Amino acid sequence: MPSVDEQIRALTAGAVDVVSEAELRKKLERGTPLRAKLGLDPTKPDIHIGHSVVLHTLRRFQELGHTAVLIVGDFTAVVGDPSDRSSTRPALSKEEAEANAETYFDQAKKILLPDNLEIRHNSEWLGKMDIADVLRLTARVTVAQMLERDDFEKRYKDGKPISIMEFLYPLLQGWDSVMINADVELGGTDQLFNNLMGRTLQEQEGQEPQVVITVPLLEGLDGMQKMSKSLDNYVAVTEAPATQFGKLMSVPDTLTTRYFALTSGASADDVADFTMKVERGGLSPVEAKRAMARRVVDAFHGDGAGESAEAEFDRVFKSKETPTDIPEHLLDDGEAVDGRIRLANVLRQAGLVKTNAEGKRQITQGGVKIDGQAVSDPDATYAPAELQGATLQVGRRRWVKIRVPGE
RNA sequence: GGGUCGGUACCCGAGUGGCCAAAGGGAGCGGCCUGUAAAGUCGCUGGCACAGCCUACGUUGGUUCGAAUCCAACCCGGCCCA
Repeated sequence: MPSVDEQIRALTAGAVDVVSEAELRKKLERGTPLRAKLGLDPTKPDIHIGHSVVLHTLRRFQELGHTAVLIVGDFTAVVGDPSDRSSTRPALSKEEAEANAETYFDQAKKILLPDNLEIRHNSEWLGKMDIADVLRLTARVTVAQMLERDDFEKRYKDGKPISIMEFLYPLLQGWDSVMINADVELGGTDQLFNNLMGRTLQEQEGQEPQVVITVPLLEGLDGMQKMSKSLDNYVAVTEAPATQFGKLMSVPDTLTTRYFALTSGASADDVADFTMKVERGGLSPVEAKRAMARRVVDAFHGDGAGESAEAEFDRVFKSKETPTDIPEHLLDDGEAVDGRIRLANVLRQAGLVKTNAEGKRQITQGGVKIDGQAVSDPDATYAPAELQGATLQVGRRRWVKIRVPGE
């Protein structure tokens, strides 16, 4: 096992907060494997490269012989989260939460090692608590303490609702730490407050408090808001290399080094080296971004994947050729009238646009091409046979190849 | 429990009886430009069997020729008082 200093360097690389390094050192000096906790929310099954930031850190723990403990928040997911009250979506069923957690693991394993991995569900202990247990927990923290959390404070000031249940979440998360005896808890910077709560509770339970390490939240493709599925500004870890490459190239220049540092899994030295090259002008902004994109794609699809993705990217966007792998759509000619079907309807059934009206809009605005030829008539109709094998394109990056039944 | 203000499209927010599928901004989408960057610029943004029709301004019911707008009850939220 590497020296304590080396371990600390590896484990805290890229971290925003470490509470505290001295405690981490003490724990490491004992020489026994640490238990590093990461909570995950099974309400959304997709992992994007923003999550990979924390997963890479967790992997470093594993590589050093420590144990990664993934906590599935199945109990809390099933109960539901009132902060999301606008959506009438009911709380997940136990089965849904479990299914989501499964796909989550499959994706997380692209980054994590299969060994030194422990998976726990918090329903295991939270499901057994009775009201008295919960009340005892709530007595330990004051409202003023809760309002220290940034988003609570802000919502309170803004006159926005905060449910009591939301006050309970940090407590329950902290209780998870007690139950699994966490030595370290990882999370994004938005989890700092919750994770610190674990320390408080552990101390009260006579445990040594966990070290809290937070990592930066990755900005999404828009460069402004954090990467998230609901904002549709993410790169999923399971996406095709070419798709990932393209999305990565659309990131604002200012984020190139940040993406490199946070999502490629590169070592601290590599990051420093890359950053220096970019800042000294040794790499042009485009070249830097290409290098970053190759590296990130490699991280998720294996060495070499980045290069072929780049080649495909150049073919499609420099040479304006059609991508090699485009989805097929089997035309449903049931919508045809008098043997002709409207292009807008075809776009909709192929999933290129959400509604027929949007399809028409796209056509009007010159965003729709058939085999590279722009269509201008929003009411254009085609006989199904004419579309056999045709490549439909909407905007710059959506394609579909049409197959006609019986052709 | 009482008082008071409020609930409008993805978000913020204007609109207080017809000219409202509903200003403006944000966000998103498309065209041009370009490096699928930024900046810029032009346009679009409820749906459909599309000169028409349907659905939508918290919910339900009412007044009216006509309601996002008026009335009633209910649901939800903020603030103040208890």
